[in-house]
Amino acid sequence: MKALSTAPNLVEQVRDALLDEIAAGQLAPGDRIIQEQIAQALGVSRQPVQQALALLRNQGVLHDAPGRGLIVAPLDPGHVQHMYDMRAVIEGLACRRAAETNAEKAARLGPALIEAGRKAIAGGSVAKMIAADMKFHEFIYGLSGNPLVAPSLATHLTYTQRVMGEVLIRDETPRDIWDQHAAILDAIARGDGERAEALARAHITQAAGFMVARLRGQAAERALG
Amino acid sequence: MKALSTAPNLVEQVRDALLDEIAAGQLAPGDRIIQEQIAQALGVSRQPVQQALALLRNQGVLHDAPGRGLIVAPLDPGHVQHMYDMRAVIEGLACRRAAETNAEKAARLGPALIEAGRKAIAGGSVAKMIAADMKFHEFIYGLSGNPLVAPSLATHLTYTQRVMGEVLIRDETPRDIWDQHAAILDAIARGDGERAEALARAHITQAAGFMVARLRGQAAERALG
DNA sequence: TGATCGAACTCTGAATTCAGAGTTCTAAGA
DNA sequence: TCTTAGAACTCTGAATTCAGAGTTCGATCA
Repeated sequence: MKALSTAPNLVEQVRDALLDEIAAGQLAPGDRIIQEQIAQALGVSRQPVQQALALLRNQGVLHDAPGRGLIVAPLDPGHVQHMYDMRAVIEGLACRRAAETNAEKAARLGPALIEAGRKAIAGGSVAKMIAADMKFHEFIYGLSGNPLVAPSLATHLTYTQRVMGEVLIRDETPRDIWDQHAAILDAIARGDGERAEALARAHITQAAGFMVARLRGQAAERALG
Repeated sequence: MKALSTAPNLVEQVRDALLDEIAAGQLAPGDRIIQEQIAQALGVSRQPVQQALALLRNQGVLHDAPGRGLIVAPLDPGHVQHMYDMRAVIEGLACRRAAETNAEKAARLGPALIEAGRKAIAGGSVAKMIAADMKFHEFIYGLSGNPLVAPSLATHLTYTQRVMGEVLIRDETPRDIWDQHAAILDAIARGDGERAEALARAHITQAAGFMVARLRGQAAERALG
């Protein structure tokens, strides 16, 4: 009796491969996406590639470039701001519901994640910081009991990874994000949905301000040469 | 100089056709989706159909039915509740931002929509009621200035249409939804983002309660036979 | 009569092929 | 030298074809 897992088809593999490339920066904003190239690089036909691209386009990770196919969506600060706006309210909802329905589980499993996050910061590896952050947030999504939360935020998390990668490589990490995470977790564990939502929104909003400011700064630097 | 419109490709046409069928109830929850049938019915090949189905599956409108392809997602009350949860916070955000950035436009263009909605209720046509409701909400999404709002809610609106169709056909419409809309619009027009958000969330939450209760009732009736 | 094996069929995922739109490069003319 | 016409090329959207997984139906055996 083996666990029946829906065999991951080519389309999903292609999509994930693309997302990884984009998140890692190998595919930079503005880069053209050519179906044939992707297909050859991954050793599949254009058919699954085309489908994966349609999915990513639909999510806003890729943009139409009329006349020349698709390009990687630019990391426009205004767009990133909009993205964080959305993420703030959805995460707020997730935290509220988590507090209402899964306080006990949060109290039991959460602290380990906080600990791991603090270690990652101390360790200094950007990749590990990002991974720990993702893990904490995904934990919350699970606790929320709303299966729509995670997929809705999937795109946003890709962006977040890109932005964090872009920003953290050159900047000091704000130490207090894990204090904020701890506070959110505490509110959830106490079953205080109202407060959990407010803290989560404040947390994301603050992160948004930080990231967008840094992106704008980098854009300005580039403009000066 | 003609307006350059991205030519609507087959994929989008197929997707919209499917969504219409589903929203109208011609494709009922649980119905199997067979690529070849759709393709023949619409006079296209399976290729664009397959892509459209992947999109809809990704949005949760269609579900995997392992071994037998895809089915129309069931109108499970629990799922509908989750959907409304998401919609409440996103619409809340939209209203807040609309109040902050587009109060004047709201005051200028909104009242006509309210009027139209009240007329639709008075007229008695379920299709027109749904259309007026959609129009009001889409107006708000536009005012929000956040281009991510409308696409995020597109799926949810499809569900809403399905649910409203299912429910309104047999039930009295709650007259006060247009009073609520008017109150929301008023808050936006006054630039009171805080209040606009609160009202919007309450509005959607109440609608959710109403719809879910009715769905549960219908399910119970069916069970009794 | 009921269960089980197996062949035929159905349907999907993926590859290959085809047609058309758009871009780029080249060369001729002002 | 700069502009413009046109040919060649590139890339995408869509159709067609191919292969494999899963289901269903019928026949055989207990």
